[in-house]
Amino acid sequence: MSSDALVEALVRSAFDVTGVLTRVGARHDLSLTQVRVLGILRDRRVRMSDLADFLGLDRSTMSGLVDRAERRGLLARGKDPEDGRVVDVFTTPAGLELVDRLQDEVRRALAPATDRLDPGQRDQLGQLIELVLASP
Amino acid sequence: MSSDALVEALVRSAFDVTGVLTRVGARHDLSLTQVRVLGILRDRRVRMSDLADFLGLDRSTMSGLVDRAERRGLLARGKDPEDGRVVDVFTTPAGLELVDRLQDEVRRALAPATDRLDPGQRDQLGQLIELVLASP
DNA sequence: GAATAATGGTTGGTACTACCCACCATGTCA
DNA sequence: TGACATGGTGGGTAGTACCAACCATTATTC
Repeated sequence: MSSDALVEALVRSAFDVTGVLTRVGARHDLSLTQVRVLGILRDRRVRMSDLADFLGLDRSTMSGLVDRAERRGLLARGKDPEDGRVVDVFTTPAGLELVDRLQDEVRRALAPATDRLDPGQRDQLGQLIELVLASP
Repeated sequence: MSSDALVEALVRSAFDVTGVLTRVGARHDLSLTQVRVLGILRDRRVRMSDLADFLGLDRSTMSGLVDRAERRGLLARGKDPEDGRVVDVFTTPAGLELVDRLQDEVRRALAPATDRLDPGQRDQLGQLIELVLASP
């Protein structure tokens, strides 16, 4: 397999997976980015700017995203007692419940794909992806 | 590897790859969707509605996307002689040149990742992804 | 063969995404 | 203390994407 063919496969699978996430999100009136935000905040409390950096978004974009999610009761803002400038964000119970449902729906939507592999192949694929994603 | 862990790996790699595509596109003032449109039209001439269906977008969204790309001289619209209602879209020479450059930049941007695998692993990964993507 | 329906695409209106710039509050350092 | 840096927000703009309404063309149906 040429490096080119691998890149193409990665790109196609990225669009495939993104499509699933977009559709699942849309079912709950969430954009892809909002799905991602909820996923990140699932078990974390994160400051606005870290969230923006992680997502590669402008801080002002984060403000808007969090605003809308907060208005819907999915997220909340809190103050950092250490540093008065910092605002951190976390999921409300309702948000957490939604994340769980989203995760379930994504798993279900991808099952037809992942089920095409036997357990050994799933293992292999997961490990190869981990290897490729290694940050440095 | 549980199905859950595989799904998570797929999602993370999707965001990773999407991030690369977004950054490369942004460098040329292209949104992710526009990059995708150009990629699809690389070697094809496609009718508007097929393009919309394939991308999972509304036809009116396609109109706008093609409008802007056409205004920039990257795409052009043509009429189908068989059916007067149909409009099909194709890349101009300038558009084709840009697609080639984009592809090159994407390959380059992903090289640090793909180079972490030896040829045999690349082969395996590519084949496993193909297997997972199999349409039915 | 004319009336009706279906298909393909565009336009207008709205909400959201995302950027940049300017700004305010708070913290840091000279 | 004063200058500077950092964290977040708000305004302005372009683009994305939806829906509903519409026009033109093609297919059906009677």
